[in-house]
Amino acid sequence: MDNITLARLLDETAALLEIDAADPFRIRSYRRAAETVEQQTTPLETLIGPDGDVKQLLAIPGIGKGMAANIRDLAATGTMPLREELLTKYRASMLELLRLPGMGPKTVALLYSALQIENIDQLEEAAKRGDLLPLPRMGQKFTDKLLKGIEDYRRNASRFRIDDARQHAERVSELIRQFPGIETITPAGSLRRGKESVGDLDLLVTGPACEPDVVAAAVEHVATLPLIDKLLARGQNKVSFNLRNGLQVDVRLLPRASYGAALQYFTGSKHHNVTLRQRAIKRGYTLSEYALMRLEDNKIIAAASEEEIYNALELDYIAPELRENCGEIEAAARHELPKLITRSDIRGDLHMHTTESDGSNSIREMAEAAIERGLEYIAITDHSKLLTMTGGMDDKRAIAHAARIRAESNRLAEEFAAKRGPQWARYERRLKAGEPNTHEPTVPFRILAGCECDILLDGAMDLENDTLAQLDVIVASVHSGFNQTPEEVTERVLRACENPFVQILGHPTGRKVLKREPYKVDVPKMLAAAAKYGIAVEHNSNPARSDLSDLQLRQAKELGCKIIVNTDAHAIEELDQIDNGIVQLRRAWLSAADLINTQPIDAFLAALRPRP
DNA sequence: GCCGTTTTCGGCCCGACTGTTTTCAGTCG
Repeated sequence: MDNITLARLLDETAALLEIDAADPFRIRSYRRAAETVEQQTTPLETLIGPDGDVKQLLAIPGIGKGMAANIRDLAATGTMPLREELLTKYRASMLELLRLPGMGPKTVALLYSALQIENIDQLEEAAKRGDLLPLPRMGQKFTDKLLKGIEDYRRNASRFRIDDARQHAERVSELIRQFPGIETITPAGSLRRGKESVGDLDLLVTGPACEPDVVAAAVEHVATLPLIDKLLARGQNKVSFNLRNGLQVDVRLLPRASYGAALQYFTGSKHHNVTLRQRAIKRGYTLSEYALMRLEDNKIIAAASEEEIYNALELDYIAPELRENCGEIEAAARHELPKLITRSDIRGDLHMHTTESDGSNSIREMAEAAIERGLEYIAITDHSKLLTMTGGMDDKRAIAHAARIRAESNRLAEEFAAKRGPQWARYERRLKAGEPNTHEPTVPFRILAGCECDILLDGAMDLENDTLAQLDVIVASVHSGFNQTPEEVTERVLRACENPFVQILGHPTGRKVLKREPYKVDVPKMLAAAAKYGIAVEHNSNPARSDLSDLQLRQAKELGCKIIVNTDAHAIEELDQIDNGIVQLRRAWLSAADLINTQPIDAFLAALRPRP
């Protein structure tokens, strides 16, 4: 049983305990265990087998003797005594009821005991008949809201991709900012933490118009924004609404003095905050969205900035991407947080397309755009012939294209030597603008001649080895079209790793972030093979295509993989998507040293798998 | 059920909003 399934069963048990009105702290321990189990990079079932190391299991925070026994039972039998016991009292289908808005464990339990409601269909019927009305706190308004919630749930239990959510956040922010006296609008929540999908949008707004005595007017402005589809709630300083696409937006208007506390609070994650507040209490403080206060006299210790709050709790500042209660608080206390990777650490992008296949720009345009963004080298990797719909190259074209790429690279080198061309132009522009950290360029920009080759059924590439030998860098990718099962795709990639020309494994997961059922290729197996053969693994920054999750990135690092972050850009502006990729790398606690395209080109080329 | 440089027992996070209420329980983030 894999960790994800283990975590799901523990979490379900927690939900059943909630419906059963069990000890809330016992429930919390099941929830906590579920979360930590999900975050583990090694399969826990290997720790409990005959030659497993139970000590390692008990070393995981939140897992004690009882939980270890539960995990052992789950792995061995697929269930555990407590879960079975609860399932004789309640139905598994009731867990789905908890996902409806406004439905919590108490309500689910009440509906079951009063009306024997076990699932969403029965709930809908009962609500339509008006059976809910006699129950406490369930009037017409509650019933209407519930029916709407059921409808929404059936339509799409929707989450939004981070790049889409960011765009919506900007649109809404622009309109809010039109109100005079609003200075700062920051997206908080999972968007700020960089999760690859977000359920709703949290916008924190501050400025003179948000001070308590005048905030009502600004709230009115927000509550009447033209893009609101449905107003959900409206409080003294909070407005919630839906956009037409179903995305829920929560806007909070906050006084400047407590903005840091609010930002900290609403960025979450929930579990990070819980642990942080426990730490506050141990030190005689209490932490809320308004301030860190001393308990004995309510004196405000810190409130205006997040840094103050973390420092007052004797912690280094914790980047939002790390705030998942996965050991970051302990690491911050020991001053052992990693120096996370930033965009300026990236020196090369080894996966992009031009008009030669399905890209929109020329070799020169891609190179100039990369130079503009501070890169030192790129690889042009157009598609090979298997992907006919992209205009993929056959052997002859691939070789001719490589010659053009090298010619362009040489031209840039000549321009560089003559102190003209895009590298010097950028330098002079930055110098003139007084940009900090502006240095004279020292090495000519390099364009490597590459190809994004397809892996055939037998693991060979769809171009001849003679052709591959004439290119600088080979990205090997699996594209669909063979109608294979995930297991077969995994096998195909493993065979491809044995091909000595393969240097970079392109978008290895085939995963689409919002697909409900993840594509079940065996990623750890692929990563292990890549590590064994010295093949670099690409983290693809384009969230619309596929990439490695933060958990898989941690696995890649632990397995000793060479990791590369690429954009897979099909147009110059897509080079900026590197930011999406970097956020996931940061969430995986990776530093510049964990990647190879953070190195200067010579070191990078030396780190690639040697050519036969 | 977990956890411990104050503890192996007694703790375990905070506040706002909603609906149906005359003081609050439940849900949510």
